[in-house]
Amino acid sequence: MPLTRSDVLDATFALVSEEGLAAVSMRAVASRLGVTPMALYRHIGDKQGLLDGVVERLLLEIPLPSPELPWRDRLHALAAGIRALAHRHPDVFPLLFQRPATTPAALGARDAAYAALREAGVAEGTIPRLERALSTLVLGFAASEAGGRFGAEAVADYDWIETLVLDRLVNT
Amino acid sequence: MPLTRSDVLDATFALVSEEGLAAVSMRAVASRLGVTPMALYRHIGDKQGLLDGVVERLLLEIPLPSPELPWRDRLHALAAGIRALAHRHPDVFPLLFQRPATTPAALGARDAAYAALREAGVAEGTIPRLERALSTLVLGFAASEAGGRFGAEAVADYDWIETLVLDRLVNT
DNA sequence: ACCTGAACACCGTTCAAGT
DNA sequence: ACCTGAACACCGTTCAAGT
Repeated sequence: MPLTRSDVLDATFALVSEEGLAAVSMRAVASRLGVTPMALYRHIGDKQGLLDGVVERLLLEIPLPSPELPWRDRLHALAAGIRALAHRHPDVFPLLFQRPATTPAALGARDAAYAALREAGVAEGTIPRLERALSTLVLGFAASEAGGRFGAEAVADYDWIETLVLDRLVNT
Repeated sequence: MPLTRSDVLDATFALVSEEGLAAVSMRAVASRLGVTPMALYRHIGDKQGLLDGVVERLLLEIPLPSPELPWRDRLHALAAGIRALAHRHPDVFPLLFQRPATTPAALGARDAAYAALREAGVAEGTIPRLERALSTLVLGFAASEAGGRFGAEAVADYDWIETLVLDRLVNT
């Protein structure tokens, strides 16, 4: 049976997990699939297309919180899911800063945040701006934690600032 | 006269500015200096050492605010300087997430932030944690803005969240 | 439609050798 | 001490060809 885009991404993700982002090459992925490098181009475009596929898979790993939870717990759970993702894939995570946040795979987490903010009583016109601010906040912390910008014993205080922002949300 | 580490970094920085981070290779830098690739190793170690040097130069570009300004203006100026840096060097900026924040070159900005927080009345034992939280916040926003994670017409609301955090700082 | 083979223009790094 | 030259084991991508 012919190769599929999904096969290629499976192989890429396995390679990333085992040997890191630096080990991802068209040739290495192809060899894992028992195929010529050129066979990949039909399915994922070029190497940038391959990386886009990896980001897509990454975003789908973020667990969406149960809608029954209070809005504040849902936002906290989303943030925790993103930070856990960064710790599982520290070397791939920075890719999220260079790719648009509007890809189909990113919509799940974004819409969950929208719904929580709506329920928190945030004005409809403010929700998108606020979601952008919050997601940027979480991404920045997750990347710093996972990239080891600070030593293990000197982590940045994410919870402190999350509480601060969410408290302010309640009082407005 | 012999090549120096500084010469190598000058050439690398020029290359980054003209052709982007992807164009930086040992061979390209060497050719710019009219020298064999292997001549670089004595001065900057390996390629990672070259990138560390680039980060070092980047950090030195952050303007330190005048100590006469009120603490709040100093923090705002530092943040603005970092965001401007990200816009000047969007493709190099993400390197800051993967390198330790404690290199000598990073100390200037860090100490300026410490001094401002001290003047704001933050307890001495809380200053390092708070500085880590704030710098992570700024870095995350700067990277998102510069990387184009959002469209140009839909920027994340940095000023909103900065005001929020600094206001809270005053009331504690 | 889907894949291969050969080729082009690149990489980082080692190692021995030159001055 | 400082640099060169040749070599090794890699890259991404194009292009023509095979089935």
